[in-house]
Amino acid sequence: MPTVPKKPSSRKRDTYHVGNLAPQLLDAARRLLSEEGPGKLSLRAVSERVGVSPTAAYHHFASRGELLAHLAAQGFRELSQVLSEDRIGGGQLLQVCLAYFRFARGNPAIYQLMFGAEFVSGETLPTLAEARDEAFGRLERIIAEELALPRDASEVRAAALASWSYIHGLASLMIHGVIQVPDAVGDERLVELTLGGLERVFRGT
Amino acid sequence: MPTVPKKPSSRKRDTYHVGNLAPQLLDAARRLLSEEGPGKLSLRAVSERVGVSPTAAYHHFASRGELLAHLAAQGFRELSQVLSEDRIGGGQLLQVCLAYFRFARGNPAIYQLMFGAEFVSGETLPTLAEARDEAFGRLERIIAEELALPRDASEVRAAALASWSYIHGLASLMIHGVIQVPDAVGDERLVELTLGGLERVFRGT
DNA sequence: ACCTGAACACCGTTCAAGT
DNA sequence: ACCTGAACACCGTTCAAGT
Repeated sequence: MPTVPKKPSSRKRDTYHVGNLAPQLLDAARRLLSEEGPGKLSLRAVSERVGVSPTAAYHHFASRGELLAHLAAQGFRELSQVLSEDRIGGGQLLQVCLAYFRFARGNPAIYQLMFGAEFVSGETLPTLAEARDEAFGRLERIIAEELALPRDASEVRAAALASWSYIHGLASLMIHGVIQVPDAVGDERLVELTLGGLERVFRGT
Repeated sequence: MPTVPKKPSSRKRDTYHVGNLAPQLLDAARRLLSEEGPGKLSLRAVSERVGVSPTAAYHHFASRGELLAHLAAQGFRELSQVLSEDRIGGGQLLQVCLAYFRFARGNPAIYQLMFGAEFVSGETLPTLAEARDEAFGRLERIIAEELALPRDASEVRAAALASWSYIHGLASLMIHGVIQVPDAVGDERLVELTLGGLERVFRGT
């Protein structure tokens, strides 16, 4: 009898998928990202997880990069939330840096995506740029309060950019394993230590 | 007459390659990296550039990742040099930050590789860890002088880590296109502005 | 010892075809 | 309008075979 060629991979698709695909793809991608980390985040893997053909995504996103950009935008929106909730208690800068740092360490995979090399080439998706600017805006607002200056002062922008650089740098160095800090130190202590270090450098000059 | 199957791709290899392959691969990879950026840096592309089979590299490197790690180590060695040459003139911190920043902006592709997600999983190649520590050591030495403290003081380590975070963060945000600064501003002015911003934040508290 | 070629299991993306 | 399947041009990596 004639041999039926074996299905080459994955189990069969028993239904023709209907509607609502875009959010399902984003959800699956998000889960895949936190479970397996970036690098495993292929369009094909995401599609398989949803139970849809490898090419279905192209009816909702222009490319893999665009799907990833939407995911990154989602990340920036979450970061914005974190940066507004945590504006309680004295020592604003320490509090906001700590909240930022905890978000990054708690969501390393999406944080890498948000600030990674994925979108360096080509123009940025508007929704991503928007979410990004919103998050940076929160930081600026807090810095403006701290300095008791209007939010559009150039000193505020410079100080916010510098603060962002510091806390992003710290998060990035940790996430990428460039620096290693004993577990015993803890997030709060690390942020305190490094902020203290910066202060000392500037007092010394 | 029987049709000879066309060579599927690339021009033929007319010679059997002899010796000295490892450094040639690293050189080709380095050039490919600065010309095309990371992402185009495949083992196959590197091999083709050298004129060798796609699998030849495996006799010299355990994997693509290991070749990349050697490249990153090379980057850290160059960074170390930059950080020692430029220890002239007053205002040490500004000078060293500027030198660092210029290296990053001048070599964005290799900088991304050095601090990117490529080596997050698995253990780090010893030669890479070494080169990395050497570069951080230079920074620590300069900070120690600045603070007039012994190099192994915990305050020095904290301050060096914080400074590194700041300048790496700034470079990273720029290279990845997260922030945009008008060309007119220039590297020196940007570093001055942000350092000034940090100083103001700490004076205010 | 060092390099090649075929093969495997993956990718992103296109395009004509099915529902 | 939305989804599928086959196909194309890529990947990293293995392994037996050639020099």
